[in-house]
Amino acid sequence: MPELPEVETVIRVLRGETTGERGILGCKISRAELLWEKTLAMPDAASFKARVIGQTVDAITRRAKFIQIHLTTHSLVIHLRMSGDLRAADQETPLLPHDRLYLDFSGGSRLIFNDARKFGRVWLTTEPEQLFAGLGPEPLDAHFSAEEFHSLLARSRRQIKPLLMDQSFLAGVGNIYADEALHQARLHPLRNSATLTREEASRLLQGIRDVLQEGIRRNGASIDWVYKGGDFQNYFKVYQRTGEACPVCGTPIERIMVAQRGTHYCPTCQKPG
DNA sequence: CACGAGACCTGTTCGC
DNA sequence: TGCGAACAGGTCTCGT
Repeated sequence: MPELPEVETVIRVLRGETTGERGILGCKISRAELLWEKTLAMPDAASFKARVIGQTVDAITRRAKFIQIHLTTHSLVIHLRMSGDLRAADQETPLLPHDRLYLDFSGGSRLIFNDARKFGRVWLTTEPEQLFAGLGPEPLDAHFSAEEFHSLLARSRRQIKPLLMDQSFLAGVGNIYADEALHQARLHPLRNSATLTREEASRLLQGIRDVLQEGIRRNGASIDWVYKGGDFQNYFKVYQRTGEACPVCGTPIERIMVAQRGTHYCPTCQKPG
């Protein structure tokens, strides 16, 4: 499911910033249950329960596609990978298929991690920075400049699309937003990153920021049966629009495989080389 | 270093 | 209708 905008939407809901939901800030953990062992990356289940119970949720933040729930002494770090989701419910509500882990709070609410494909992982740690150590810059960070982006692009000679999705190069961009950003910037997904001019690099950073911000504004994208709530999927210009007319020039959108990921682009707007 | 393939998993959709 | 193949928002590891 989730790239930066979807993860950002999840944390805003958990903070109670969206309509209706109360959020889990200030809640104290009274119980923890692990339903699928491999979900917990560290520590082991027994230590996890012993340490997490009694702690209070102080803050919820995002770094790249990681969710960090700041507790009294530890951080609960969650990566949703392909199909993970986090939701709050009350303890009376029956669990759903694919629920993998939950935490109960003394007020009667419950935080649940659901993940059909079992790729998602949860860590309980006092050193979350270790998990974030290799991550590249946040694209929405105002201090991250087009000049810096250009020089980073020039330092590599990789195909631009897989480079954008490389979390050590840039944090938070995945398959959907890479395709959408490249289309907005009118750049072919296979362009060698080192060949981008200053002006192209600047256009690309602007494209990335625009599509991420629109994604956040629309509460993320909801495709298939996984994850609901967002509606950015209704505004995709190329992603999963193979054969449909490019909204800019009318040329049918094409689909190719790049680094084993489906890649959608307009052959007229996004010329190679 | 850059790239491709395979692994990790389950569910849906598409073609015959 | 049934059944297998292809495909899915991510990341890691290994081989060339």
